[in-house]
Amino acid sequence: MNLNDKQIHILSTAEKLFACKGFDGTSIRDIAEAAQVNIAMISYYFGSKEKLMQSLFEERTQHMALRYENLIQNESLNPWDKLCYVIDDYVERVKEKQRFFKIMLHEQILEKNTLITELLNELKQKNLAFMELIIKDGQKKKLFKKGVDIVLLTNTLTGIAMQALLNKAIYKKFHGLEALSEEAFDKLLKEKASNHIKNLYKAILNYEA
Amino acid sequence: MNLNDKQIHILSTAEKLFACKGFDGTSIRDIAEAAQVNIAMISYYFGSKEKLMQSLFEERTQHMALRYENLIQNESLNPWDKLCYVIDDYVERVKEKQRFFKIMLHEQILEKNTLITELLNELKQKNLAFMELIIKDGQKKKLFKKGVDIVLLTNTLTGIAMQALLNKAIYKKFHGLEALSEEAFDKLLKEKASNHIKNLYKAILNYEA
DNA sequence: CCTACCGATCGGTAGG
DNA sequence: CCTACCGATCGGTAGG
Repeated sequence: MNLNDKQIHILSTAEKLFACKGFDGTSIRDIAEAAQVNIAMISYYFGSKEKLMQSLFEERTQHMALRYENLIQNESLNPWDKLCYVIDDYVERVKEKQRFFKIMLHEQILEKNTLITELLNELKQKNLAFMELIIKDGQKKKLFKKGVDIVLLTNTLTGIAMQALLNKAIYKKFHGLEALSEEAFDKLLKEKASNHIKNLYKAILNYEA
Repeated sequence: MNLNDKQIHILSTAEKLFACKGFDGTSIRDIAEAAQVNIAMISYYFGSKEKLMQSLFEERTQHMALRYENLIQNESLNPWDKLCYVIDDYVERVKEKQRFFKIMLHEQILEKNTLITELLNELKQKNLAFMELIIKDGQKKKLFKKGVDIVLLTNTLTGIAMQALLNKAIYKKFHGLEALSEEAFDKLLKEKASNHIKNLYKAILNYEA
């Protein structure tokens, strides 16, 4: 995946449109117009609309699996510190890549594109295996209690982050935060969500700080 | 909303298609063919494809807000029992209406249909207000600790239920449950998710059973 | 990299 | 409730 500037530009334009109109609700003409390129360039650069979407997924997910390699081998952090890092990192990523996370969610619901579904499943498996490593290490070191459902634990992180993203307007209204700028609010919500999830993890793992 | 048998039939056929192909990915011809009715009947009975979707939402959500009225006034249940009821009920509803919950999620992401978005926001507000009532009652009775973020607490329930729904295949594989029938698996997952969420609520509210 | 076009399908309905 | 059709738009590309 070596993309030139124009391809990168088209991808990020398409990302915006897919996030707010959906894949089927976005035409290649919409993308071409918004990106200020000729319609034929979509096929020229990516092959088809479907392959453009696949390119977007490959581009946006390529760094995801690898970023935890270093963490796992870091001996100076205990399992709980590692969990906190993962939680902060995930919530931060959702906040920074809101558009792409919406598209991912969309693809998870429909499962229409086999290649993307497989890519997402692989990612999930890797994340689960990674989570399991940390938890088991913590259990061996008597920091965490046994008998924890790794999948539900992971769903707790991803589910709350996702709902926080989808219910931003509700959160803002409920807590009277309409005056905040978008960035300030996003930062606040990120902190709140991160802390909430850490508290839940602490409880479910019987971890005592 | 008085629907005749044919309209009910068309709605449930459309629900299936919308859930697995999305709104924009489903044509009125797809619906007409699957429901074995003439294409013109979509406009005839519902006005348009968009209004058909709105009818689906009205039909499927009309009982949602009202079902908690009785619960709130039930004096024989303490706040914790009421929370457990809400958790069980929500998870059960996600399990029973998997298709519609996918469509709801879809609409929450795109927010294209203003009427549906407003309907969903109203529902969310009501559910939040309801949750707040129970929590505050529990706090007054010294059963729950203070300083709980109601929105994040609610996101915890809806987020985990949603992720459990979207990651069924992952859960099945991770725990080696491929041999189970779909119904048996759904039931198991429902129990597991419900218990998991209750444990989290117990911890976050400092509730001692 | 663009023009000019393809066949297919879309949501919807006039008229009966 | 159905037939037969509308104009618009879709994804995609031949040919230059």
